[in-house]
Amino acid sequence: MPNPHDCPGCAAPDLAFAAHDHSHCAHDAIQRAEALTAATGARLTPVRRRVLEILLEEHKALGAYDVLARLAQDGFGNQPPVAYRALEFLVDQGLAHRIQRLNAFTACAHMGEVHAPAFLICRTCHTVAEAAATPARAALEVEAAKAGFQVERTTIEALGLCPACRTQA
Amino acid sequence: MPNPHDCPGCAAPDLAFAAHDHSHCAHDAIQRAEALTAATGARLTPVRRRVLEILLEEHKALGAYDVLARLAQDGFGNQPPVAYRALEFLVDQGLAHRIQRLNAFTACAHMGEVHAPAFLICRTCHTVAEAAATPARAALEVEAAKAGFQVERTTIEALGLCPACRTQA
DNA sequence: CTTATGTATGTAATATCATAACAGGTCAAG
DNA sequence: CTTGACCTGTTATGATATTACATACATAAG
Repeated sequence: MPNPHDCPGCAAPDLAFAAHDHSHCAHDAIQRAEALTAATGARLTPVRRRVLEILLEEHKALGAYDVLARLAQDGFGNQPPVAYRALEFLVDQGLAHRIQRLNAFTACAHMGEVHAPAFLICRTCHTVAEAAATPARAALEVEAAKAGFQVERTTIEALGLCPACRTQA
Repeated sequence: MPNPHDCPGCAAPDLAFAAHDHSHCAHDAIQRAEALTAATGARLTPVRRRVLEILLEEHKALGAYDVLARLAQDGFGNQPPVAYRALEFLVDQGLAHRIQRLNAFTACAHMGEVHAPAFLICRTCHTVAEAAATPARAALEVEAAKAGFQVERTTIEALGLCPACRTQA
């Protein structure tokens, strides 16, 4: 296995757009997920682990039914709740995120770090990257405060063109 | 009819949370919608106008099927495309917005002004207000630029408590 | 006036996304 | 070895959204 420092995907996981040894990147993420769940007592069961692996296969968002189809191939249940429950678990644990714009899910690129990410969604290749949302969220809270509104959760997503697709266009 | 300056809803339309003469607020919005569509040649047909009126009845987001039910009561078609098409038209014309988090739609509070709003969604009373998204969007674009990503559209939404519900809690 | 054209509306059918309710299984604590 | 918490599976249904096609209606060209 290559040294982590050789892998742009692991060194800067928000750069989903950069070419990188993705199998390494995914393997590493599973390891971190194992450690994190072990630490909190949460149970990364076979279905949940498999769902995370599926999400990790690409830096894209998958719909619940896409995940479900893959699960069924592997001999797990093939009814929607099976997928939705595993996805909900992963999201609750901070191991995955829901992309509102796509009604879809993607593996977290910063497992274990406290973060409220923004998502960069390429409209051409459908790659999804995480970006720091802190500045945007702070700006949003300033505006909200003007209206006396107390922010609890934010959805910050951008649709556009990733570097590669931008070059082609 | 009261003078516009008597109506907080019209004076500061993003303050959906403030008490205001809403019938005036809605009436005014329809007038602006008429003027704007007339100016661009777009046709504010009866269905479309009625959908806008329905959205304007409250500062809340309505699902397409809620809108559809109201339309059907008024003798319009009662199949989903009737509602979805009218809503799409209104969104395209900048007369309404889609709230991703709720899979629902709300009348625009700033018709005619170029704006990419952020939405403040109260999780208790479900009121939706528009806030300035420019600062948040700028912050998001800075982060996106670091990844070489070109932002085209943004979704910026906050879920939380409006002033009134906050006081009660 | 009539016809051609583009646009809007109506409807049927279907696709896609999501949850409620309940049954059975596993496993560790008492 | 039983209880209780949690996980998985299944049935059924609900909620959201689109495709495809038919019809109507306005307007402008002939």
